[in-house]
This record gives sequence, C-alpha cells and structure tokens, in this order.
Amino acid sequence: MRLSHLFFTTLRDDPAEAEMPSHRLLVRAGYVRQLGAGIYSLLPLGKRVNDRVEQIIREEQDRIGAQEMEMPVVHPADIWKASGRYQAIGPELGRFKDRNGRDMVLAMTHEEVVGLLLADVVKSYRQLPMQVYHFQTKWRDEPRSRGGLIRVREFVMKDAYSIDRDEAGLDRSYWDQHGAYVRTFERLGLDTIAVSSDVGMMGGSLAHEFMVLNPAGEDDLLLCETGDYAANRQIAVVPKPEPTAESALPLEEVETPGTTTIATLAAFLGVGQDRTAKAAFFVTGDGRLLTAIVRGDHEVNETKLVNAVGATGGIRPATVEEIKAAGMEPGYGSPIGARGTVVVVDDLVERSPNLVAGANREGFHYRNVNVGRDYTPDVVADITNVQEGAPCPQCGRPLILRQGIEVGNIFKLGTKYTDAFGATYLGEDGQQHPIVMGSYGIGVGRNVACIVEEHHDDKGIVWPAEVAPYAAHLVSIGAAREPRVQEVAERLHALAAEAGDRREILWDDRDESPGVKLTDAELLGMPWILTVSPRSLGAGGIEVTERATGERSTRSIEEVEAMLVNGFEVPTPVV
RNA sequence: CGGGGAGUGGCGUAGUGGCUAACGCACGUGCUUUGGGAGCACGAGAUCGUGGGUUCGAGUCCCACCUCCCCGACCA
Repeated sequence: MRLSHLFFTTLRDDPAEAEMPSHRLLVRAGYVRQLGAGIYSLLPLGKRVNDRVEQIIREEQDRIGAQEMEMPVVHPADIWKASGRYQAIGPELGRFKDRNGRDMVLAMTHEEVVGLLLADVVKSYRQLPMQVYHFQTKWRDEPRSRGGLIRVREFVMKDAYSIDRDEAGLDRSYWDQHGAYVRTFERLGLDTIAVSSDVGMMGGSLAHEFMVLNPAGEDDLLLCETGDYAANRQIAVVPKPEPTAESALPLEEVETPGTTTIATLAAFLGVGQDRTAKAAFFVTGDGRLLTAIVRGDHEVNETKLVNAVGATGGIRPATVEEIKAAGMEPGYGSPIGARGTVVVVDDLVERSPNLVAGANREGFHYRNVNVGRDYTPDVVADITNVQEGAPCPQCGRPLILRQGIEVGNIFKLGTKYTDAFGATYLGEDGQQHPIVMGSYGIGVGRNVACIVEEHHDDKGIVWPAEVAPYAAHLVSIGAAREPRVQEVAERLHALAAEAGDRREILWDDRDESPGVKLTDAELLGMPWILTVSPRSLGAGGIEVTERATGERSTRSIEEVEAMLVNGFEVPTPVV
C-alpha cells in the first residue's frame, strides 16, 4: 500500500481529549476517528488491525470446533420479552419501533437468538455437543463511555455459545473455551489473568473474566502473588476474622455531635472503626429501600448486595428523603426503630457484639448495639468488599489489589435461555431434556486498544507482528536525486504485494522530508522499518530496523526480498 | 444520573465588552531543500456548539439547550 494514497492522516499534536495512550496513539496515527461518545470509525489501518485480531480469535475458535455463523443486530423485542431481559435491563438496551409500531431492540448480545435457533435446529442428543460463534456489532447505551476504544457503546464482539446435553458437557465446553482464550490472548500479545467473576445480567452459575492489568482499568481485582487466587472484587470472598466474644451490654445512647462519618465518630468516642457499624442506603429497581449494615472499617459491595436481595433491576443510592421516610437519619442512621426498609446485615456484623451504631437522631449514636436484640435483619449475607492485604483463601498470603481491563469473559449459562425458548433435545432415554448453554465473549476493539496499551513507546505504537496491519513500513528517501531508490522501492513494494495479504507492506512514497517519514513510521508502529536511500544503497542495500528493539542493520536487496516473501519472522506456533 | 471541566478554520491553542477574530501545525501554488517533524514567498480555509437575551457594540456578559472529556454508580 502506498502511503500517498492511504485514507488517513497523522497528527503532530496529541488530540486534546485523549488521555489513555492507546486512544491518543490510535487517533494520532490515523487508525480511528471518533464520531460520538463511545462511537468510532475504523480508518483503513484500524480496520486491518481489527481484522487481524478477528482472524486470530477465529482461528482459535475454529480450533476447538466452534462454527462461525452470523446473527442479526436488530431483533424483534418479543424475544427479549420472552427471556425477561426486556423488562430487567434498563436504558442501556437500545429500543425503537419499526414503521408498523412494533417494539424492536438493538442487540447487546445474542443469547435470545441462539435460544430460539436451538429450539428450531436441535432435535436429538446425536447433534450435541456443538459450539457456534459470530462477530457482530453490539449496541450498549452505557451510562458513560471512556478511554477511547476501551469502553464504547457500539462495538464488535466475538460471542460464542456452547450447546450441551448436560452440566458435564457444559463443563468440557467451558474449559475448551478457557483454553482457546488463553491461546488467543497469548497470540494477541496480551498478558491476561483469568479471574472469577460475577455472572451479572447474563445469569448462570460460573464465570471467568480475562483481565489485562492496567491502572486505568475499571475492575478491582484481588490477586495472590502465588497465582492460586484471582477474583474480581465484585465477588471475591475471603474468610473474615472472628470477632472477640463478649456478652451483650445494655444499649446506651450517647451524644456524638458532628460525627457523620465513621472516622470522626470513632475518633470522637475513642474506639476502633471495627467497633462501629455503618449503614448505607439503596433503592432497588422495584422500589425497595435497602439498609445495608457493614462494619465501620469495611465498605459495601454493591454486587454482593444486589445478589443478596435478588435486585433484578439493579440498585441506586437512596435519597435523603427516602431514608428519612423510613424513620432513619442520614449520618446517624441504623435499622433501630426503622420501618419500611429491607435490612441487609453483613455476616461479620451479625457476629460482632456491642457495636456503635446510629441512633436515628441528629448528633446521637448508640453504644452496644447487638443484631437480633436491637434490630432484626431481613437478610444476613457477605456484602463487603475484600480489602487489599486480606488473607488469600488458598494460602493465607496477603492479597494484592490491582486494576484490570476485561478483554474477554466466559459464562456457564445453564438452561436460562433454552428454558425461555423451549429448546430441548430428545435424549437416549427417549425423554426431552433442556439444552445447556454457555456464552463466551471477546470485545475486538477493546483488545486492539489493550494491545496498544501494552505495546507502545514514547515514539508510537509497536505492533506485535501477528496483528500489525502491514508486515513492514518501507521508507524511501532521496528518490528525486537517485532514480535507483525509486526503482528498488517499487520492486520491493510489488514483490510484497504479490506475496499475499499477510506479507503486504506499507510504502511511504510521499514527497516528504526524511524526518517526517521516519517519525511517522515509528508512530504507525509496523514491526519492521525498511529504509531505502542513496546512503543505504551505497552501504550495500537496505537499512532494516526492528521497531521493538531499535536494532538496525544493512541488508542486501536480495536478503530483503527473501524476507518479504518468506516473512521477517516465523510466528511462534502456539501449541 | 450526581460532581468537575471544555466547546473558536482539519488538529492544537490565544483572544474575558470596542477596529477586518490571532498564532503554531496541517493544507494549496512556486522556488530552494532531502537521513530525524526543512526554508522563503504567496494563498485557501471560521455561521466563534445552538437558540434567546443584555448592550450603541457580544467570541467575550446573562439564561436555556446540545455536545464532548474526566471522576463516581454499569460492562466485551
């Protein structure tokens, strides 16, 4: 490809609104352009990287026997009503009406369509197991997109679905996908950690997220240095220390002016924060007021809270008015004397005697509050965040807290969607059985961004060879003075084009100064930079620079021709 | 949706009530230049986010709205 004809432009200045390196570099180097919040166009270079990433994902899906297909982006809303998600999911689900006034949906994912197809296609156990997948655009009207391609509203996802007879089959499919993911991310040049995760809106029984560690990541991960524990904080559970046994003391109201935070309260009373209980207030999608009680030195984990009370529509923080309407005083709140609220108590608080808690009166708290005696919980559950340094449940070493970006996930769905669509198969026993499903997602664009996050330097992008849009970047210098430069460049360019798509090179044939061309070559990030100039020809051929290391050497024209045809390096085969 | 910030040629910015809206980059033409973001000359390119208002006069002040970015609640 001749750069003079490539649909792109580079920017000398960093775009003002790009903060993450991947966003900044992909915009500056002319790979992507933004259309709106969380909506991006892929320019030709970006499209080629995207296609390379897709191809790697495709090869690893095919390797485990998954079959590629394609399902629509626009769905009749009926199928989402049938699964219950039309009602359960909020405004992030794109909805519109067609010309006949029928409710329609922009797909966020494709479990419903798969469930419906299974009911149609699968009749017998003889057809199972199977896996299908597709690359398709998803629309998720996120409350907030961010980080360039890291979190967008419209994106292409590889979503795969496993189709099994039973749990044992699902387990095999699940771990097949796990293996495929490990190989995929390795080939993409991404260091990932598989962490246990929440099943979220998908429903189901077991899930892992593949995470790339990145300080700008949106998920908090708890990791053990030995690698024997890795979990998303949303679901991480570690044993809690047993509170010291004490007999319950009489409830005592104390004046605690101006102590609306646990820190000020504990300091005022001269007790540890672990001897206090704090209340947090939320409202569920179906309008229930939740009063969550955790120890003062802990924080509420909203995912666990949602799961503890089965809040399908999610939760939001309660307003001051809502809290007061239940007879509680923000800043001095507790369930004591409250009414019309679901009291959810952390299991540690339930076991902890004689805590300080709010008196529901401005400026007052109670000492010696005991669960069961002074108020009655509706739900007792683990609803706290695991904190950094908590003991690893496997080996007891202190856990490390890191931020991660989710580049892929795998879910054991079970029969949620096949039940919804009556997808059953006739077993060997002559009976109908529900088909058991799993679902497996990888966000393509997010992976592109994460690759840049991991593979760049202060000059620009440094693509791993397998995903680079072109095999090499040819820079011709001084062609006006020396006709041979142009001849050699023409020949190399044509030779590479004939060698096939994966061998094609980008030739900067523009009439630009050497500085501009070399700087752009580094910004664009092809793994090899070939420089042809009167100087290089005088030295015996072509200067070959490895982008990642900066190592350069002069090779004869014949050597470079051989490289173009045979590849600069053989991609490491992944077993 | 809450909090913070920003909308001025393609990009980055200056301009905080007063003349024809300025600068750098990028872009076009010509000449020079050609191994690390070249030089000179000429040139094209802006409804200053939108609508209303205040004023003799608004990019600048006021109101409303829209959009984008960042921080929080959600997810590939």
